[in-house]
Amino acid sequence: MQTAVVDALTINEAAETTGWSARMLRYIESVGLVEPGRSGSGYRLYGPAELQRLSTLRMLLEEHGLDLAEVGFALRLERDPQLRDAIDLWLAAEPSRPEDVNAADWLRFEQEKHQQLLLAAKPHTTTMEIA
Amino acid sequence: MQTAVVDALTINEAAETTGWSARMLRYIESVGLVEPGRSGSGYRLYGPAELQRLSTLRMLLEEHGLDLAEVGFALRLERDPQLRDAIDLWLAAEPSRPEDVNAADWLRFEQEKHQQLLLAAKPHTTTMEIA
DNA sequence: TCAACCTTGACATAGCTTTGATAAGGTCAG
DNA sequence: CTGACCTTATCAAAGCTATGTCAAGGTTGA
Repeated sequence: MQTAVVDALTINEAAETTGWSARMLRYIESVGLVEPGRSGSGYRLYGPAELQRLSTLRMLLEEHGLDLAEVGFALRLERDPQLRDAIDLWLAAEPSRPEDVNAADWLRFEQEKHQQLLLAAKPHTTTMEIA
Repeated sequence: MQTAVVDALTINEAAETTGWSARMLRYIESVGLVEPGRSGSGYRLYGPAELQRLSTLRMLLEEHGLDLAEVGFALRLERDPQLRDAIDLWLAAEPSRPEDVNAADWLRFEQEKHQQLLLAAKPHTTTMEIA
């Protein structure tokens, strides 16, 4: 255990400088975005990097109309490639926008990804007008 | 306007075969995931592709503990590259996991992306123990 | 030592999401 | 033409998000 002189703000100071409330800083940490270091006694320490992140986070949310849960989900996506691949695979098969789907990509995905459901539907023939 | 014999299920039939409720099929459509075609009179028509998608969607959610809003958000991310880039940029600067950040990538991002905030904090020097 | 911080945990509220149910009114098939 | 099905719109309840606030108890520094 060492002792050092660091340039860091405690939670209320960080709250003041970033515009978030102390409550929200703890919440943001609980969501996994911006996790400050801790002092030996457990005090949260916000350094320049964290303050920067908190400010840009605020702008990110405002500029794109996002909420913390969404950014948190993006983080989860980034940290769980399997999850990301599963979702990308599903989205890649988008049937309503055929122009967007590149058959070759889809096939490659399909191959390296195994996913294959046997469709157990009992289709039923109907005569209808198609616009 | 043409007339054709198509192999498609109406909403309640689709609900039965996919396990979703009719209500949810409409909801899923409203969220932009799985948008079925329509008959001339406005009835939703679920073809094999849509049924497949609905089934895999169900599995996707169950296997990864996701909810529709999250997949909907992933869809939004895919369709709005600017949004995706903005979030990726923010996430890329993750200060708490320095090993994950490749300085070169970050710099490249920074260059092609402009984002640059001047940090207006009034840091304050504190002496504390660092574990 | 004591005021002014910090920590975690809990309770509370406003608002949005997810789902079901229900109503008023077209469409289809026998 | 009539029952069964579809459509949209709306009300409602359960659940989660985002915040605030308060309580009980440790830390810091003059």
